[in-house]
Amino acid sequence: MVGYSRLCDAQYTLGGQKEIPGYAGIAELAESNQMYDRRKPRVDSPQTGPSRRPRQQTPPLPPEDSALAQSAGQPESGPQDPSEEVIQLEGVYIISVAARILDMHPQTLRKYERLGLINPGRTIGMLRLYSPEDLQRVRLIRHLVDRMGLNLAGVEHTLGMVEALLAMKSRLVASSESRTMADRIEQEVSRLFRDMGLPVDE
Amino acid sequence: MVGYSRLCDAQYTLGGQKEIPGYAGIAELAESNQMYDRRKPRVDSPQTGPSRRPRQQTPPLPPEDSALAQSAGQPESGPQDPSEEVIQLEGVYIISVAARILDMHPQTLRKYERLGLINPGRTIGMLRLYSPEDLQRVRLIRHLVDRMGLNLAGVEHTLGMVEALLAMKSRLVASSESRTMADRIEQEVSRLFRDMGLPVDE
DNA sequence: TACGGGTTGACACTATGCATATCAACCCCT
DNA sequence: AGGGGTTGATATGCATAGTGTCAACCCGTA
Repeated sequence: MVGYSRLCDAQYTLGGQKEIPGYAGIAELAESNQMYDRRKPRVDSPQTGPSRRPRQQTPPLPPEDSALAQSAGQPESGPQDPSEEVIQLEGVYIISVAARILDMHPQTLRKYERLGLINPGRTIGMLRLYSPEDLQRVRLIRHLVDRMGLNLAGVEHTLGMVEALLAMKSRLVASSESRTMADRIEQEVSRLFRDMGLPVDE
Repeated sequence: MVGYSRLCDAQYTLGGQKEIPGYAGIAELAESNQMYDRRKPRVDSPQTGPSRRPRQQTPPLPPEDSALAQSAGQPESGPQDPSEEVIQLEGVYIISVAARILDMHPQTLRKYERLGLINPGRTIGMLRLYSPEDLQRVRLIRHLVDRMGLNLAGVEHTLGMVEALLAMKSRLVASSESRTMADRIEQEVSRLFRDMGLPVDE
């Protein structure tokens, strides 16, 4: 936890990460001593004391983390990156931070990746790095799983369908003769996503 | 297996049932003494004896299944009214025959109906009657479940998506100015279905 | 009218999938 | 060197899907 922000700097620029709607900032999340409580109210297993854990659960986020969070506030973290690969990498998180932001278990994120649902970047040391787009994709997956009841195969299928639909829309718009037809196609596809309960915004 | 065909005649015309590809006719199917053997070879559970279960209660718990209960989907394949009965009702099967044709358990078909995935017709005596369209729909469901691994929520979602896509295609085709554009839309949607592994032929 | 085959709805049982929990091994920074 | 954190692998608890079984009912037939 200590020097990961710097670790990431070796490859990425941790610029200002845009506000994530519906979720508190990392600094606030750090206050929660409960690690990974899913929103879905489990049957409340009487297992209450996390004292069992040999590895004492997370010394609540050393200040380095909040430093990382503060870098979020700044629009541009700073020219501390010598090389010019200042693409648009803004806000990249390792898995523990991403899991806290998303309120999910890290193992769940790893499983999603094993199934090919997400594809986060890596540091030189092979640590996963989650971009805001990755987080948004995970939120879409969670929506499909939690609220619509799909299993992961259904999620994969639906994500593929969304992708194929967007590609189709592009082709149709490109080959439409009139402006009104292109607009109509755009709005029809948007309506389709809306009707299917897919919060796809791209 | 005795007089059901005649029973159906009271309301429907059991015309020549068209050949269902990959499946034997009813007459042949009737010879199989093994009732409902799924293709998937079960682990052959050692459960042998018919467990004596005290069956005396219908307590106040009509669970009325999960969130899947809505939209029967299909637009009422057959005209239920006995007025103009001789439409195109060719081949209507009760559940046991339909289950044998599909090589599925009758309870599975009933469950699909409870979840709103299919909507077979009924006789006057409330017996389910499966039309060829119903059977095709069940085959699509089986394809999604067995081969693509979706759960039933995913099946419902996908069927709804297919329906919405077909409706969208109709609207776009209707509002397209040129013939080439209409054809292009048609072929794009067909391609989408094909790419998604959806054997939709309508 | 009584019988018998078949359906219907409800519930129990079993296997599987998903999320989670835990572990040893490894990496990087202090 | 040590510690915090990750990685992959494995084990556990819960929900879901398919199946089996039952009593009650329907309908055609003897």
